[in-house]
Amino acid sequence: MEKKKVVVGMSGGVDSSVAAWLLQEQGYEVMGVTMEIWQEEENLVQEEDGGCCGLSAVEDARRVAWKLGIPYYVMNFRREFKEHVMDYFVSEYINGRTPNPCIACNRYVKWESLLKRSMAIGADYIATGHYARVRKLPNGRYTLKRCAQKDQTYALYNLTQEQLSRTLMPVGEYTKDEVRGMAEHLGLPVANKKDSQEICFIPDHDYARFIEEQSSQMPPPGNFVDVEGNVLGRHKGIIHYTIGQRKGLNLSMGHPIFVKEIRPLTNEVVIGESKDVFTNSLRCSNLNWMAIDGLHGASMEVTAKIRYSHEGAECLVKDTGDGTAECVFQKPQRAVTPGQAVVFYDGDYVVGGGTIL
RNA sequence: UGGGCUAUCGCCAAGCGGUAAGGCACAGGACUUUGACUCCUGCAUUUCGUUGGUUCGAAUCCAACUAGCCCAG
Repeated sequence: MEKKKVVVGMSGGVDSSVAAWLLQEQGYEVMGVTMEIWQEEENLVQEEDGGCCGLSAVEDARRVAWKLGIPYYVMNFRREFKEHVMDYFVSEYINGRTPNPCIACNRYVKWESLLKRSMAIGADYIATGHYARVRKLPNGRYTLKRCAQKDQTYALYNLTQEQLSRTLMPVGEYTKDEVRGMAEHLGLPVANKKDSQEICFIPDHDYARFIEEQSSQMPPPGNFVDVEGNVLGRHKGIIHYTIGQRKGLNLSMGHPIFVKEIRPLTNEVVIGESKDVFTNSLRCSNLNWMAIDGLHGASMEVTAKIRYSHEGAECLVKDTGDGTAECVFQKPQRAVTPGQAVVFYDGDYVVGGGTIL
């Protein structure tokens, strides 16, 4: 029987490098691919700690591929990345929401685009170094199973059934320590690379400046107002703020204050105290279902995560019938933020998720 | 321009003769494949509106000046 072919998206990091090796061990015919997504050609030299999408990606990935003896290619996904990640990122901020670029990148670039091109060159699957486990349930649907540590299912909730059916995530079966250990044991040159973090296409972390460079129409400065509507001061423009934010407000009220709400229509940023930032329900749209094919008018008890690092909270998801869903939490949650994703879990399995309205 | 009160870090504010608390803000770091949150560290050593004086020693007492506020006008 012929070997199944798999394209591994190699970022040059530890996880995807070990993923490639694991697949090799499991008997797949492995090809390594690094996606060029945002780097400027002329800057494509090197930069330490560039992370999952950093500039040192190609060099490191190529070395690992050489070490493993697998074919290696670089594919250009700049256009797709600009359209689905960077432009989306900018547009969301300008509209007063807080996007999660990693989720968009996963769905549209790492999966949609990479999968299509991988199929075109004869691959059966694509694989990555994410900490998540693909599972096929008795009902025939594919879903993701959480990992005990460094779980990354939140950022992957938006993958389609088609994408999942052709996805392998071998490192999800191991812990980060085990993976790093394997990398060291194999002598992979990237065994000690730092984990990636922060927005890959904004290495200096100044995302506000990035948005200003990308867009011609910036939301202008406006008023900070309190819950009663009293003006507390001037803000620098709504792109500079997100729900729950404390730092950078430059308002001294004598006690900590936080952004409670952003009002794009009136260009106001509402300020409240810590307690004002908690809410017990949310609505979400753009739903993507995994373990089930939809709520069909019903509701379901789930654990929901409202941000990547959220521990998860018990809630009831209700189908509102108009393509959106409502989530009612047992306990109020801090800083529910429009634009962020809410991901539903049933135990360790991803049920689905959506974008917070 | 009569009487009273107050002037301490960007904001608020302790201090009441013995050699400048704290909170907020801010900066840096940690955490983090998003934004945040959180945590850690730093942040008025010729300085307490100015100028003199009393004292071994004053931000703390006294005087004048300056500024702001309040009450009479």
